[in-house]
Amino acid sequence: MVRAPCCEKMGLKKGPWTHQEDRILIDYINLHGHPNWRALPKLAGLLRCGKSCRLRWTNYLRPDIKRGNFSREEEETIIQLHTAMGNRWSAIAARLPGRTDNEIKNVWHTHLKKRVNPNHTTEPTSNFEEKQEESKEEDEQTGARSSSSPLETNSTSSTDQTSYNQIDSPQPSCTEISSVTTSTNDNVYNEEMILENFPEMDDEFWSEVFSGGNSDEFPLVHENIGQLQSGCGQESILHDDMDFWFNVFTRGEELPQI
DNA sequence: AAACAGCGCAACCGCAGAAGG
DNA sequence: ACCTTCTGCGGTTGCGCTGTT
Repeated sequence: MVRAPCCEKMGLKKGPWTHQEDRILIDYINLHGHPNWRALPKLAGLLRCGKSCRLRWTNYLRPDIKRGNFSREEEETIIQLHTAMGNRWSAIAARLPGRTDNEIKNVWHTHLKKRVNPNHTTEPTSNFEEKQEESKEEDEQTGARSSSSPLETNSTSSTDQTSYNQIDSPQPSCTEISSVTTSTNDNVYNEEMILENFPEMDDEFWSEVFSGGNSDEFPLVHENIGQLQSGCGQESILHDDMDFWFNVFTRGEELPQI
């Protein structure tokens, strides 16, 4: 089967997502859904491939994602399901509401595999296993390690996921931006926070967007914003957002360089 | 205090199947 | 029936963080 590489197009951004990109993606999907992932980044004004957008959404930005440590019950469920189904992570994830296949896969490879099949581990000593178990249990009690990131400590707990995006992006450069609170319903976020942290914006990304060179490729940025502002019933919800981004887009070049 | 090693997780890659023309 | 495009899935990698020496 002949298939063009997903991101063959030069200039598409790879690597960790910025909060701004997250924001754009969330807002776009809230408004338009995601009928066509391939077209989505262009329409939304993102320099990402559709695949990357889909992955980011399904694994991180989706409103129903439950983040934080896996409970004992969840781990047991994963073990049982894996025994029954094998590496069918998506099928397993389907039975664990709020958990993604990627997350489950990671947990399996980092914790559960060792527990289920200790011989599989490369760690030679049983002490290691004990340590793992100990630290794990400790984690469950204290919410340590995986939830010890400054981002997640800031959110309440993994289980009382408020609603939508606690955008607790793990990206190290953004760790201080942990208080972005939005919800599906009000879709309000802390604009001040964004402004405060604006210097962290990927300058290259935006300069590419605004540069004449890409104006042909992303002519829709302004246009879309305009549409969003005018064409949607819930515009009041997003109005501030859109105003803000419109300003960003239109005044981007005026922004101070850090 | 610095260097090193291991761990955890987000993101990427490539393949396969589904859908549409 | 065939071809092309899109989406979803599973495997793998890269890198930051944490603990240890």
